[in-house]
Amino acid sequence: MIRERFGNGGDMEKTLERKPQGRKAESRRRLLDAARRLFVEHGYHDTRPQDISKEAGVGHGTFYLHFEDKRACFLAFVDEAREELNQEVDHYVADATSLDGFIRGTLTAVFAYSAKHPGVLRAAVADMEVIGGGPEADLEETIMDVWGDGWTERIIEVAADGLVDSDFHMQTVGHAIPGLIYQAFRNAVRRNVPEETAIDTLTRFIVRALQPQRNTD
Amino acid sequence: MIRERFGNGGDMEKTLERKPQGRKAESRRRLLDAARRLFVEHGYHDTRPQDISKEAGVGHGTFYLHFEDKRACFLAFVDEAREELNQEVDHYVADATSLDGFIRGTLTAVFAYSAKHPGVLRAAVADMEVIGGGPEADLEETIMDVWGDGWTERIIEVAADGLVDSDFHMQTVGHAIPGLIYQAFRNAVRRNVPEETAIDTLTRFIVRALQPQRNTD
Amino acid sequence: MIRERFGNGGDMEKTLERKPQGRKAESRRRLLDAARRLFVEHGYHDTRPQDISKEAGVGHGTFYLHFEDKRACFLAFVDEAREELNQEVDHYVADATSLDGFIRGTLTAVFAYSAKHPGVLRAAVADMEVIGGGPEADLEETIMDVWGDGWTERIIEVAADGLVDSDFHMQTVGHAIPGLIYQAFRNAVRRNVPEETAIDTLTRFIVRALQPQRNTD
Amino acid sequence: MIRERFGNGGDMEKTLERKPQGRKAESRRRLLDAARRLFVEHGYHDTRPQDISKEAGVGHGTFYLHFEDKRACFLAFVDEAREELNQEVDHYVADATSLDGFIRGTLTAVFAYSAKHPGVLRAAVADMEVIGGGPEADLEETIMDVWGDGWTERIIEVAADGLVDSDFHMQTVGHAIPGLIYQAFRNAVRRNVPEETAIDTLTRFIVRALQPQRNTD
DNA sequence: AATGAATGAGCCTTCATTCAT
DNA sequence: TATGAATGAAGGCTCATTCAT
Repeated sequence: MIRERFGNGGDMEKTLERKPQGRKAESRRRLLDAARRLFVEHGYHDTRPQDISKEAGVGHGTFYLHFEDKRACFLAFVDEAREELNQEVDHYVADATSLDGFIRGTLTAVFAYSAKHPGVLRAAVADMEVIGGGPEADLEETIMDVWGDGWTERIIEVAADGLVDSDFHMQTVGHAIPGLIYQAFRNAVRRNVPEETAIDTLTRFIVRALQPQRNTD
Repeated sequence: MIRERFGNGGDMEKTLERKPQGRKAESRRRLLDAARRLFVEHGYHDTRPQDISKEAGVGHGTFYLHFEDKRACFLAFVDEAREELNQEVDHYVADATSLDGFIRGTLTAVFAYSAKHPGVLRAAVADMEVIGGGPEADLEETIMDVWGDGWTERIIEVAADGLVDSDFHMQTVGHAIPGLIYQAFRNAVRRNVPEETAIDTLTRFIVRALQPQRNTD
Repeated sequence: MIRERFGNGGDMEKTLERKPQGRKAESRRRLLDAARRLFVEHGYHDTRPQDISKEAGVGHGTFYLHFEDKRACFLAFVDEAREELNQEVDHYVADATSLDGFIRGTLTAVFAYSAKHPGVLRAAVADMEVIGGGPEADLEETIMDVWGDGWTERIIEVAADGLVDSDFHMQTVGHAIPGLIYQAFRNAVRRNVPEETAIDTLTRFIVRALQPQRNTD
Repeated sequence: MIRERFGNGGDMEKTLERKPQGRKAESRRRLLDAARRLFVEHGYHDTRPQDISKEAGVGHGTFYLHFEDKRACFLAFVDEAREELNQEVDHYVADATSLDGFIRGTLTAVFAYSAKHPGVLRAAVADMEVIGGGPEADLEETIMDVWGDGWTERIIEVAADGLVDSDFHMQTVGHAIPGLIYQAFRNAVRRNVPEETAIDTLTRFIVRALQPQRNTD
């Protein structure tokens, strides 16, 4: 029953509209990979389309054949990272049967993803805040916002089964959880906290926080 | 016993070196106020020293009389915001006598500060991640990191009194808490969650998460 | 006797080298038509070969199968327009038997052509001045220059018959006339001057200007 | 009575809003002079702001301190040229007492101006047609249009005195005249027609064209 | 201390043209 | 013959910083 993804949200259509193949698709892949490397290493503002093209081994102009502008390229990078992480979470949470299992699975997924793609999460979250909104500025939700909404849904479902204290304002809790995960996780990476230690502590922290009080409170 | 500040940070010296007065101090004040307004409204990268000077009503060149560069100005803004928030927290936490009271006080302070200075926290946290590190890049800790360390100390103190589950990896918990506060708070502001609702939920959430398990677990 | 074309000039050979037919000719036609539409609507500098190809419904590369470069395409457009206008003039002037009739016919032709192909004349004349000359820059005469030379010849012929004041410097008059026609015509189009009004006034204006003075002068 | 300027029209205010002096004014002058040289020599599209700055002996950025963009700089060049020519015409027409004198004066002024500033008129007229209209595109009248309107006013005044055939559509005539002057003048410059010859012919041409028919026609 | 004109490296983007398929 | 992905020189413009006054 509890086997939904960590965050996400229906933006997939945009990314996957069509998966072209052949030479053009190849170029796009190289650009996107290069973009990821550079956005992660230098951040949005210190990465030029020119650098991405060079790193991708294509001409400067090719960049604009695949992305309307730098911003669109970054957004594509973010979408892709989000989708990958969603898959990771889906995988690790697949056979979770308890709240505890679900949370532990999610945390494990975040760590696993981050081990495979170091820095990607941070780059996506941090720069998203800062790529000066285009025309449709307000429409754009941060990754953290999307995750927050995802967790809110999950929490509400689980609360219906009596596994979460029903006195909570669910939306607040739903957004608090990705916040705590992200920040604790960032610290763990920076300070080399062993993965298991962090996951154990956080799982217990969240589970206890959510559990309905057993006795009078 | 529990009455320390939320976050802190020893950077005050830089800002407060001496509090000069007179014309020079006046100019600096105006610049700093203007900088705050603009950094909050447009973000670091979309605010030019020229804009700040103009908004402050001083000549373009005056900016560099008071700040070594744009980065230094932003850092001064962040330091000031942090210090103000610390004072707010100190104030609201002054007569807390319980863990619950301390947490509630902290949360109340964050909301109160944010009501007085809308957007300041977000600007300080978000852009801090993104102002391409100077030579000493790594030395610079994010506000969130500073707060995380502050909470870690606090948690450890409190744990010594038996109020916090001693099985936790304290540093992880210490960093998780500002993360959850920040994110839940951002959501509350964006979605107009009533302050009291958010504070209540978060206080209970955190308190329960920290409490040592009473029975066997 | 007076039934020569308005302007013209021997560039036709280039355009009409051979009139190939079949697939290749078809592509060229579509490109030329598209080019005309776009040059007229957006001007030379704001029309890209890519736009022309797209509008023509052929591949980007096909453009260079038919034109050496963008400049050559524009020149082909201009040649074609000139030739069309020449035909129009020939038609309207065919049975003119007097100076008055010839002038009136020419003016009628210009208006008729412009009604059929709005903006074409303007685009051809205006941009011609501005398509940065290739190697043979100076050799290229503006449409206006060609017309001026054409009129000069005509005027000289007519003067031989005593219909034009022989004291004029014919070349000056020959170039003045297309200048006045073009400009008055542009105004008529922009300000919706009725065709007949404009033609009447201009015919009288030119005829009187040319007529030898009857009395002592 | 007939001593008005050739073309013109009230745009002066924009140009002359304030005549600042000092270093800034000096820079603007140098830029404007350089711009004129380059626009005349290479045309609008083949002149880069960078080139203008270099020719003016100032930094690249200085250009944008004085002109919003390249287009604005060109417009300033055009305004200035127009104003200069107006003054030239005013000067040469100052003591004209007849229609003949007025026309001759105007023509002399155009030749004199062009001798002093070769190519300026052509650059201003030709490129004006081609600097892809900004937002207010349609509002912008070509120099030729402005002159045409000026002549129209003049012609109407003179017609009131019975010096011009009242059957003409004055606006058409008003626009025809600058057209004929410009084109004949261009030819004269290109083909080295002696100034006096051209002026004589054109004066007679225009005067006769305008004169009311004395006898039945 | 204050000013604001000046600077120029650097940024994002375009587009005429080429070339492998 | 036709295609359209690829190219990279070049363009217009910005902006953090300096410096003469």
